[in-house]
Amino acid sequence: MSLAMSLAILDTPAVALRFVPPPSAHARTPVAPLKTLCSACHLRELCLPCGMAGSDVERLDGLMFAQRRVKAGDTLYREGDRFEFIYAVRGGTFKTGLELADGREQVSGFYIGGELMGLDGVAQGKHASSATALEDAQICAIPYAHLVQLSAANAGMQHIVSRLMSREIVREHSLMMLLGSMSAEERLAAFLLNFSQRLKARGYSAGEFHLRMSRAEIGSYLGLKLETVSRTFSAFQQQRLLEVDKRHIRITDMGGLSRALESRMH
Amino acid sequence: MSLAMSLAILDTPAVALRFVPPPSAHARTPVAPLKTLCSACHLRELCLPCGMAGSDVERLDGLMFAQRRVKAGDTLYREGDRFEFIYAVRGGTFKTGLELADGREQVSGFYIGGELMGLDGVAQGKHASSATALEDAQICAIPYAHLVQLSAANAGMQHIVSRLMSREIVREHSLMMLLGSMSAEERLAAFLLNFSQRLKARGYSAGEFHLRMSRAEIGSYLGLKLETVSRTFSAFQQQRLLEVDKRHIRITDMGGLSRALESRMH
DNA sequence: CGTCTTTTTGAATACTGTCAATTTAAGTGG
DNA sequence: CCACTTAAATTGACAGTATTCAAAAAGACG
Repeated sequence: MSLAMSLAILDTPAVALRFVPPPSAHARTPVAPLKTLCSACHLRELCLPCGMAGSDVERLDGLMFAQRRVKAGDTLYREGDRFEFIYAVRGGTFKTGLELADGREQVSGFYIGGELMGLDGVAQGKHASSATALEDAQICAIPYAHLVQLSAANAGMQHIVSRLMSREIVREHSLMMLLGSMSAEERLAAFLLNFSQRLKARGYSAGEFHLRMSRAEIGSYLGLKLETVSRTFSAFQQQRLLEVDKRHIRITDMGGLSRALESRMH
Repeated sequence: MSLAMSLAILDTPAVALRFVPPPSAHARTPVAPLKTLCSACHLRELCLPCGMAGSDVERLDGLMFAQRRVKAGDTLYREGDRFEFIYAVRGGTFKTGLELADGREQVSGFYIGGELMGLDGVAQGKHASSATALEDAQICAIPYAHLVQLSAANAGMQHIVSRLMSREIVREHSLMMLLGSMSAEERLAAFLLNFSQRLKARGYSAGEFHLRMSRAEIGSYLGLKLETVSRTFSAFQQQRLLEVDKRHIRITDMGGLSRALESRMH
């Protein structure tokens, strides 16, 4: 595995919004309990990524993003649903994917606070995948039509949206390579390092975290069976790279884990 | 393999522009030998996909897309190059991908006439992959900045660009699934059926065609070794699904090939 | 005509998947 | 609170598939 490639994987978290502490109660307007002014939201500046200007944020207020709570196991949108919103995760964890006709599910991504879901719906006007909460979560629903309107009046805003989409392309690209040419150990290492980076970028610990998804879900995402995921966790533990207790992970040798990615230059 | 999924793969050619016979010589303006008026180009209506209005086409003329010939083996753009253009393939075949640090290459897509390349560059302002011609080819270079400008003034145009990008997301999505959960036979069947569909959509024969890429390139794309690709071709031939003569393919049992995709419901 | 590349095929190996059993944790209801 | 049920995770044994290594055949090209 080349360094360039591992960087591509590590530097390509799901579409990022930067970190996002949950909004405090006083940020809410009493009149519209499910809406929040973006300029009063803690996401401010951090929301819609990388250099959204103040004036843009003020424009966003006009949209009055609807906030919503989603309970663990609930589905935010389903494959085939009309595409109206993109969703910014404020807190909690989601998985996206689709149900295959034979009942199995194919997981296509995991999303944590500060990341954007739903951009795949732009193509067909309906969602190409479903999004399910892996724990109680909160989201902002951003009406895509408004975003389009906003973009028409503001080239900077359009750039932001375009970049978000292009980033999702790049993200899938990375995953593709991962699935195309990596061993089970490399896949799991890439997954853990990517997850670790994303948590770190949002102010959480990079070295110790709790996975909200099952072995089967990780396996589906990585193109492995759940038994293989479990075995690989055990193998990493024996190599003293991790301490694993069910879904609680402590990375004890970050460098070693990275090398597990590079080790495939044989 | 579910029907829904196979359809997703089949219905998701690389970003599509519909078919496009090569422009006749008289379409060229004598003053600018490397530029063509879009409204005079055979790509007209068919260019930028699915419902581009006449007025949009007229606007496009303002861009005066530069045409260019690319010789077999030449690289149109490289990973890391500044992102300025997206490229519409007018004729010929391209592969996209990147060179891994250890020298191996990772192929991420194949593009034929009427398809768009380069959208992955929007994210970072530089290309995330390289594009190489697999045979002599012609392309239109579309300045992305102009497209953005145009989009600002025209919501319809913006939609078109957004849809193109979202489609690329969906395309990668399909490939991802393919790499994540399919056997060698299923992968090659999916590849051939997808290719066949794309050729058909552009007016070529769906049942008989010439592959412009090597076994190694197909393998890289599908996450298989070249030997496995070769063996799988042979297997399909023995199953009387194909007639294979090196790169010349004749599909003798389209239904059977499709069933090879669905056969994984075990 | 000879060299180089691509493709095909064979044999042995390695890895992941499959099947099955066990352990652990988390609920559920008496 | 405990027995019972259910779901998740771990581990072992074995099978199946793709990879690796190697060699030969077939074109492509100068």
